[in-house]
Amino acid sequence: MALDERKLEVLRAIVEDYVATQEPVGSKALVERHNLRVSPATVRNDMAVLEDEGYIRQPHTSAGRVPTDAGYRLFVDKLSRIKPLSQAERRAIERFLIGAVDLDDVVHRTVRLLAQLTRQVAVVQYPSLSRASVRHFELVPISTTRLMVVMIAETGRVEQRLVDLPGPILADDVTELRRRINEKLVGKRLVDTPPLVQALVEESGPALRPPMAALSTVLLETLVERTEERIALAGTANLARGGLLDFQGSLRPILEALEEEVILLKLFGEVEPSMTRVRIGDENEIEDLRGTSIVATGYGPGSIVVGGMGVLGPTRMDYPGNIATVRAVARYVGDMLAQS
Amino acid sequence: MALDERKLEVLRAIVEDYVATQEPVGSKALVERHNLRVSPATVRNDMAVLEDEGYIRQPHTSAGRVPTDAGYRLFVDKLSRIKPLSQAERRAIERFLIGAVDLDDVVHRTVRLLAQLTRQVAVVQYPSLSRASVRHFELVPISTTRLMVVMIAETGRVEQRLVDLPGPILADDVTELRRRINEKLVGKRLVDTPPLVQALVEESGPALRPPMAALSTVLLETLVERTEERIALAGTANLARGGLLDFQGSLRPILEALEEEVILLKLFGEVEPSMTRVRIGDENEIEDLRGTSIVATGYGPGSIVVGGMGVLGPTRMDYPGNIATVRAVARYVGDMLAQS
DNA sequence: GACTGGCACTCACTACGCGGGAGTGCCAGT
DNA sequence: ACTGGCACTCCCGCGTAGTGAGTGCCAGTC
Repeated sequence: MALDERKLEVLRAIVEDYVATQEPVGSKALVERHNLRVSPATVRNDMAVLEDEGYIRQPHTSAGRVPTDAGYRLFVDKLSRIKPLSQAERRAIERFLIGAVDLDDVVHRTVRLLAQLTRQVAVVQYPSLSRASVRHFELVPISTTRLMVVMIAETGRVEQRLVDLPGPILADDVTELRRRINEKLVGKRLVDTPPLVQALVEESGPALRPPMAALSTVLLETLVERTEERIALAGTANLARGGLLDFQGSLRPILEALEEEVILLKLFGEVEPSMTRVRIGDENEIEDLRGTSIVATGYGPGSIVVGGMGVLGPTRMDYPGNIATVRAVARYVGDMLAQS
Repeated sequence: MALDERKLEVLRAIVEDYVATQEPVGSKALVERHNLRVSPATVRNDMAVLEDEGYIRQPHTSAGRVPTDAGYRLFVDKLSRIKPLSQAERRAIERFLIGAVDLDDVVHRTVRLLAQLTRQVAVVQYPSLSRASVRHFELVPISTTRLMVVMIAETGRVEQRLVDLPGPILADDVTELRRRINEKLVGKRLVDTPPLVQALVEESGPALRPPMAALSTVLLETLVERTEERIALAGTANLARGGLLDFQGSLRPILEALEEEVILLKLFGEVEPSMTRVRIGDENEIEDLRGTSIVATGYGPGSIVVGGMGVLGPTRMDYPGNIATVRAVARYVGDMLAQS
């Protein structure tokens, strides 16, 4: 049976009320709070249909209705209009992010800001190395047989590694190595560098070859393959807010999942450009995170995506509000990255 | 009234049983499980005394006894012998920490290891910059008016900052600046550098003075004053283990406190050399963390302390075990730092 | 055919009462 | 100084009853 206009309206009302009150919502309360222009009995009939279609359910006979995951999904896809941020929120974002001194600080502030605005758990992925391009490489002699490689990415992220050389090296040779590496790699995306690094070794003369080989090993291993992705997390305390009503009692598995960076990367790192993705309850692949919903989006300078960010909370969350907030913050951070 | 030998023994038994079972312990169960060589009635008399003295209490009449904070304190100070680690645990520590690729990785692994071994929340402070000494400074020209300052500390920690110069600078001048800075600062503890940095500016000739001044501002501000201390955290899921029996219900304030780096630094950063400090329940200054206990110790290469680490959990925790574990891990990490 | 009013029914929630049992405090006895 | 015995307390689990919100359905109305 097709859902007519009013039934959708009823579903919207149920979701909104349930999200607000956290209590199953009955037909009488519905007609009172929203000006549906029909009687409770009619709403009950509509509810029966919605329940048949799987959008809502009753916790027990003779209780009000609660949205199912499918109900939330329909709500998010069709029924909710994006809530524009209030002026106060916009100002809060600006005030909070302005004055960040370095990349670490930006990420840190962003994640706390998100947690605070949405009152959910917030996650921000550090600008991904693999998707960023190289601004500069530096080689720093630590001793005659040891170099420190410092890589500066366009996003401002800096990575460094120590390299043990097979033998002593002259200062001039270091300069030459540095020149060659920069010539070849600057401006390239890290993900595209492996063949170039390979070429660098092959093009080197006999004198430079051994140190260049040592360097390339480290470059490939640690900077490219092991593109160690980092994650910042905040607002876990918000999980304990709902007085244990959400998450039927046990926070444990959720907290555990949140400590696995791999999981978080999967959830918040796999983002397509300028798309906000919403994962609701059972749609989630991670077993322990069914029962939670996730709003994630990519961010980066301009239209490039260098990382993901988002929030996680109970399926019973304010989707329109959270989506709007996550997007606004992502855009703002993207702008900051573009400027620097 | 002085507590005789047996009363102390009874207290010890109560603490041990309560920690193990999480249930108030009665006189009968006590004599059965521990071979006190007296009758339950005698134990009851002892218990009455212990209760008068404030070491144990009854949740309600006709329930068993539970240790008070004072009881735990006495237990920790006088009654518990340090539990030596099992061979398996020692091996676990080694296996877990070996193969860490850099400082970040060491800290990360350490905190997870601690959380896993103790089954509590674990906290590790990154080796503090201010207490570490400088191994090397590097200046990297990014453009003609921009330098990147990279500082490498003895502990392996690396910090970098961008500096905008008042005007264009020559490559030779950069070399000269680098030489002077390193000459003056290498080997010094960061905390001792401010006057030296000041001197560097004053000793500079007219050509080098402006860039050196810009550099010194950044050095002082970001590397010294703002000795941004970082913290790693793991095992928050363990808080939710006790089935909400610990922490009378609400994890919220605790999770909130744990997200405040300032608080964690206070708790785990203020450590004296080679001392393990135990804070029990109400002894804690942070309001929200009464009801939790903290075991913290310092660590660092040799006898130098460069940071703190420890665990936090319910007052009802295995103190001897946790103390032993924290110490062992701290010593192990200290050894690693000494070697590198 | 769509909506409404009315009514019987279901079932969570709360309060109340009532043993059962673990544990205590105290006292008299050894 | 320790022990056995005994009365007492009070939490806990359980069954019962009452209450009320909410439903499903049906007959009636526009």
